[in-house]
Amino acid sequence: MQGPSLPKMNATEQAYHIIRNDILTGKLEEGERLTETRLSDDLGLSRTPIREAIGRLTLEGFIERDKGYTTRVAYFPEDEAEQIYEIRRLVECYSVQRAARLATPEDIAKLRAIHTAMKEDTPPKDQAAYQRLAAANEEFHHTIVTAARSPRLTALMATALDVSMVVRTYSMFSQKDLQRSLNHHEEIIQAIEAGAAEWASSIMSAHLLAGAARVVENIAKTAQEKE
Amino acid sequence: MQGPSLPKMNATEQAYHIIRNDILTGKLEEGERLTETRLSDDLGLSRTPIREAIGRLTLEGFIERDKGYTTRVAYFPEDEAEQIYEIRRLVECYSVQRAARLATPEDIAKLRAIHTAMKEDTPPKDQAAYQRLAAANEEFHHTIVTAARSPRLTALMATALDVSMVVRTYSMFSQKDLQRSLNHHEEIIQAIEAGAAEWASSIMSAHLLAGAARVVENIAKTAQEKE
DNA sequence: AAAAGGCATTCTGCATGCAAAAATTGGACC
DNA sequence: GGTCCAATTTTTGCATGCAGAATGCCTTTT
Repeated sequence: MQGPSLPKMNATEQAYHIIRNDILTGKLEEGERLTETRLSDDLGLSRTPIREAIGRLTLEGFIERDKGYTTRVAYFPEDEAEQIYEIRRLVECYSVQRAARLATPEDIAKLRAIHTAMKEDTPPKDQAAYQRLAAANEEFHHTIVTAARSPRLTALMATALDVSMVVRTYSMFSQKDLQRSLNHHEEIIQAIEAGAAEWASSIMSAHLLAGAARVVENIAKTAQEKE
Repeated sequence: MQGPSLPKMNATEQAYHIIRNDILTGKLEEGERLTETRLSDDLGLSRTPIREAIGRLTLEGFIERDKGYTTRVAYFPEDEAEQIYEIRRLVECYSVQRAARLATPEDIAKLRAIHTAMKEDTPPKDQAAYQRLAAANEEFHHTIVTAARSPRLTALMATALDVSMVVRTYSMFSQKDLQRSLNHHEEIIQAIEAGAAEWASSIMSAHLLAGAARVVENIAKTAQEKE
């Protein structure tokens, strides 16, 4: 499931993505102890990039360190996804308000371009189209945060709120969901273009609440099937 | 100005704090190029801890990386402090709402303890008392975020929103400001204890807006004096 | 059987070496 | 004077070595 056409990645980034992915898919279990040695053996890399990846994942809250040499996969609360969506709603609604005031024509053009590409992939014909949609969606949201012109905000989203994997793991959005999502995006762009901060914020809020509801539902369904 | 009684810090943490401090005090100027070699010479450490410190500061937005080997001190927007306070308000108001619902008796006891200690240092007799107050204030806010029982939230605050240095650089709070701040803290604790989420959120909002106003004023004054 | 203590093993933090990539310099050419 | 290109130097990314700290095992004791 490691994407087929990764762009060139250096060892540290590889380590970061692989470990993160393994945590989110459960291949590395919650609370499991991690050692640099084992990981570097498993991934065929030296300890240095592993160290750096672990450092980053620790900052992001995926990995926890005890007092001594003990490093464990973090324990995630059951309502992890809801928590993240709530925080995203907080941050992204604020972002889109700023974006409505501060977005440049280039920002808006970029949003339009992403949106157009997403429309062309809907409904998704195959798995690849699905992947593209997910990536484009991430970029759409990221573009809005960037358009808010607050470096702190950007760092925030990049660091602690990237739910892509969580969502990707659980999500099977129906065609109806996708269409609604696209409509939201369309309306968000219009609101930004109009400089209507509150409008933009409201529709973003709805967008994320809808997304959260879908994800929570999917998680529940998945859990049920396991029994 | 490097605190006199640092607890034992490993090399990486030392590097992190020194570099960060040097950026925030302007000893390392905005846009200045940084190389691991020079920093490791300057700090008398090897490249490894420097590397790790730089990595973290990059994630936090204090340092920026261009395409190649070029690493620079980030350019900070003029309204940096306001931006941070706005984001803090977003995050901490949400945190304190959760805290009002989820705080344990231990959390509340800790808040009370910090609060008591702060009262005993007010008004601050000397520079050391001032430092203690600043540290205690940070801990107060951090405790609230922790009490929100959302690891993501905690990571967020730790990573991107630590304004202590910015504030410390510019702040000369008057006795009246300090007293008001303490009153806010007191009321926040009461609201949390009462489980009153909205109350807690409102007073926290006022608390941070007041703080922001003071800081902005101080920055303006400082800028004026420079002319 | 449980607890305590000492010993061997493992792990991390830091330093350093090396090759490849990037930046800089200097010179040729326009 | 400005621009392009190649040689040189610098810098990073990664691998590895080493000492000290932490962990876990195994024996001893109660």
